[in-house]
Amino acid sequence: MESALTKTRIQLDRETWVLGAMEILAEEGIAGLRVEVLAKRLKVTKGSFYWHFEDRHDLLMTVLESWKEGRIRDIVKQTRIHPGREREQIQHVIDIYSAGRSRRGMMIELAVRDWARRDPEAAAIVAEVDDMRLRCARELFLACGVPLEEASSRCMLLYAYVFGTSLMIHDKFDSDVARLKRDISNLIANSPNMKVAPASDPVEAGQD
Amino acid sequence: MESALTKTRIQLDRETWVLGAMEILAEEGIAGLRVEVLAKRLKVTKGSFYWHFEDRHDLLMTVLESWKEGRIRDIVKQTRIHPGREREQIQHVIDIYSAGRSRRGMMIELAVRDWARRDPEAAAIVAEVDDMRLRCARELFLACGVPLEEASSRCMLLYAYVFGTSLMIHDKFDSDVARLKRDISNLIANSPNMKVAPASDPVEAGQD
DNA sequence: ATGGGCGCGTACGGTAGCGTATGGGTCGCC
DNA sequence: GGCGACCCATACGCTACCGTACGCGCCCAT
Repeated sequence: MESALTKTRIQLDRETWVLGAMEILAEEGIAGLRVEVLAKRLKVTKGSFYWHFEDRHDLLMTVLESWKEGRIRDIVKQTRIHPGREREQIQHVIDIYSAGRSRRGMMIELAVRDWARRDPEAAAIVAEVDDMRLRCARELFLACGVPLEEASSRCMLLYAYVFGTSLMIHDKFDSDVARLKRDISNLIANSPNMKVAPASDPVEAGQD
Repeated sequence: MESALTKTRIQLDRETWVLGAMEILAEEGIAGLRVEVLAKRLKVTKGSFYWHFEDRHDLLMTVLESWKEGRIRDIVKQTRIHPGREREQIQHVIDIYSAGRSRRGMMIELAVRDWARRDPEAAAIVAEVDDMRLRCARELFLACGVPLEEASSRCMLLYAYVFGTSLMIHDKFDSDVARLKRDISNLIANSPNMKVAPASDPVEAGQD
């Protein structure tokens, strides 16, 4: 048990702190991300925190970097061109968040964007992520035969929609949420210029 | 000068406090809305605050109600049907926020929605406002001859877009922002089912 | 075994903010 | 001119949080 791999690792490292910070960020937002609160959640005192981090700002920057890398890793994976399945991939990008799965991911997303509205450093990270996502998504549209400018417009609309819809509370508005999401998805992704078949066959699989 | 109307009114009333609170809400978000900070901005001490309000929660609820009333007043004004100009009105609703004017209004909007993500009372207000807006906007689409379900989908997309686009940072992505906004606006509002002419004639007036 | 570094606990000073208590000043009104 | 009602200032206790100082146990290497 002297192996570094198997030894009971009560010790915390930076990554553990960052993961805990992400949790709090999702639940309480950036304003609720306090070092003493985080320490309590990890069952230690802040004495530990200030060994691993310079100060709170150090943690926040690390969280930002970690978030950026995760988002970029995800988007390049999701948008790596699979010939003939581009339309389906666009659909997938829309569904990821707007379908309500990965609620936690969207909570972090919104928390970071709220953070970025007042913090230039967070804003810079969000700008990077946005740019990356938009360019990757545009490639998918382009691969479907959509002209450049239309592709730009549609993927911009795509991301604005997924973030915006997470901000709204529309329980009472419509009964058939599934149809609504499907319609909107089509408005965003179905271009008359597309040279490939629309995703998810006529009848659609529609479970959940 | 003994008239209650003309006397130099150094005295603050609830409304003044609420207006100041809105300012801070726009700039700092709900977490930055602190009574001592607000008092300092109004050049008084919190002794005054606690005369006009029970506590901080009292202020917050008043702010919420005030915001709700303002939003509802705006939306009914903007969507009161003007026969033959419905398409133009839809365009106006899109432009109001997404065009960048009323930046302050959008900052408050986003602050309230972030607030609503963790506060059920704020969420209830947002739900009311969303429902009102969606129904009013849908009436415009219906008046254009768009079928009910499509109208629902399009106005949902409309609002999700205007809020979502305010969360994004896409300076680097496209050069021609004007075209982008126009294209997206068309994707949202231009239905093949419309029985009226598209808004803003071919060339478009475009003076923000 | 022992000295030293790693990882954490404890304790402290300082600031910001909430809500309360209480006093004081300025009107209107009789 | 005196009396309330109104409006605000001051002062206080309390909590939460930041960052620092310092001490202590544990493990590893010599």
